[in-house]
Amino acid sequence: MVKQPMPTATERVGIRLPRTSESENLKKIRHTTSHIMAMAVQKLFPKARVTIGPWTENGFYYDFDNPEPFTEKDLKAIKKEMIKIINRKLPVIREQVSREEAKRRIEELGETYKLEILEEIEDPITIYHLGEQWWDLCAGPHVENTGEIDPKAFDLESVAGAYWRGDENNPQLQRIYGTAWETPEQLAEYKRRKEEALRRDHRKLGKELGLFIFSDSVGPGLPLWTPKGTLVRSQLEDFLKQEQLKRGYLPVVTPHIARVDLFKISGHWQNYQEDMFPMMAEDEQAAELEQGFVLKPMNCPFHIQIYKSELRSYRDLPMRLAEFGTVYRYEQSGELGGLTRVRGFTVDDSHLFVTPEQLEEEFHSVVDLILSVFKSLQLTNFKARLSFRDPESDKYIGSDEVWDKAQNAIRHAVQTIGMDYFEAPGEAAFYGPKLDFIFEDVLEREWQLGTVQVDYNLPERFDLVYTAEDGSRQRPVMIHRAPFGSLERLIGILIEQYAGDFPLWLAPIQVRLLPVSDAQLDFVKELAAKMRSLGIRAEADTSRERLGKMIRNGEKQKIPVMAVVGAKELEENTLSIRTRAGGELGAIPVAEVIDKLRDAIASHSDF
RNA sequence: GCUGGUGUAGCUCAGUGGUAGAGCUGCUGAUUUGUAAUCAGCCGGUCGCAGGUUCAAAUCCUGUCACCAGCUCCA
Repeated sequence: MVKQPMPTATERVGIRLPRTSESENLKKIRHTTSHIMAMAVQKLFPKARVTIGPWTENGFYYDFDNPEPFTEKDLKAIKKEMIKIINRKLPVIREQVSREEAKRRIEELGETYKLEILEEIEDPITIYHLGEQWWDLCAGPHVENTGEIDPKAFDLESVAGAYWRGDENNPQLQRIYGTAWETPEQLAEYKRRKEEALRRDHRKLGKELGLFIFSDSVGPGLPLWTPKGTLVRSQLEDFLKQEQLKRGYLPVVTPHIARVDLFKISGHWQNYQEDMFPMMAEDEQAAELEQGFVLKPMNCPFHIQIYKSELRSYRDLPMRLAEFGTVYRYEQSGELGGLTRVRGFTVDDSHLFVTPEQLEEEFHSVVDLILSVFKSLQLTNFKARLSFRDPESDKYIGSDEVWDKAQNAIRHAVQTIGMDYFEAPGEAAFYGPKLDFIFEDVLEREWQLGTVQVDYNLPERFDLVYTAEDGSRQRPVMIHRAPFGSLERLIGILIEQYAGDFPLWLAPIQVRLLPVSDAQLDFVKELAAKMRSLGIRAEADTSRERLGKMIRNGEKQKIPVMAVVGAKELEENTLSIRTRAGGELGAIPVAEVIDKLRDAIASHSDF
């Protein structure tokens, strides 16, 4: 009998859960529920001032200014009060008012935040009443009666601080997150999915599969890679290195620290210092003169030094210097998390020095490489973002003219390629605009992986030149690019994407050999050694447990292929194969198994 | 960094003021096993850390560190 493998999270189908933006009905429900919550909060906490309370894709939130922060205990009381409001079946009445009238009424309530909002919104100005005692400035839409909200289909989820208008210089408000659905069944399904997401969280799977650890003694945001995790890492590195060699990249290696001066020239010291670990100085004098060393937050200045070490001709360009460079960034403590946000990470970095004429073609070939790498990793759920500078901000180096040139070059290139993208002002690096590839984790948080950046500024600051055909000295353009972005973040995303089921070529252990009894123990040990010598990551299960237990352990470790050896297989020189993807495949001759494994690994396909 | 929450054995967790527990893992022994857990014994914890309250603290208070969710910030 062939057993079916367990369906993965994405395959299992439950009730369809629409996102808010797809459903007018959910928009109304969530909008109204957030208002019911605001009304309840102001009943229980009369000093609370209201601000904004929009829907999110899975629910809603409302921000309040309250003298005391809310705790999770308060949520219970608030929820209870909300149910009362629902049961009172209050009519939700829309009223259109003049700007002056709205202002008068808001001032009467002392809702200073609402006053600020009023100044920004456009006519017509509408107010929504919940019954006769409570109203809020709001554009709607809403359900017609609070009784339409199912008291068993909503829940309050968490409280958090959130800055007014998203600016950390503003006062911090108290945000309450909630979710609301059409039916209790939808709510239950939503909660079930959240739990399931937790099961494929890379932090949980990373621990269970023994891929990486954190140690309090080493420090926060500094992952330690175990042997299994390191195997995955090296596969990814080797894969990309091969791809890059094919495309004319030149490998380099640079140190982890450098003089502060280097980063003064690049502008990091002036523009990026708060993201850098503090300088280390040999003595007090060095400290005073700012002549110490710093851990590198980026690799570009180092690669630039290599470029500058010789006179370069136009014949040398494009010059593509590539390194898996480990960088250190002092992220704020509250921003760290798992592998997706760490303080030390390895960038699959490369800096391409090109002539202005080569820029477009080189940009295309970089995007081409990135897309082909994503395809190999079965990563399809990404968005392309053009990260431009915020013209209002002064955190960038270089002239307006140079920025326009770089941003237009990226936009033009992306349009020529014909890929979908969106533009995001304010997301650029301090030295240049970027094309970023954005992915989601299991909790629907967005993370940037791959990136391509066009840079006219650093060549200027470091006075980079090449000799042109006519003998004149010309300025090259730099492309910074990293298809993975960082290995840490990539692996975090991959673990969740695969739910821990790495494809065969990436799996830390590809095959485990299981002896049915001690009589096969020596054989499996020898065969595992032989497989390893042929480039297959194989190991023998020497636990001397029963077969059922060995299978269970192998399944829990998500090993792609298990090969059972009993008296019969030993006799016939076969292996009984069981794969995670296909279940039991029956007895296959040893030589055939080895050939198929090697083929599958080489071609990045399943066994 | 800010707001809220959580820290008990390697892992998952129970224990709310009165002698620190369970299962798994690990080790030892028995069993020689045929596709998701064989049985028994043993080892293992200054209850994150530091102060304080108390006759007595895992439990209450203060500080601190780490982790989790969110905000801000970023690969």
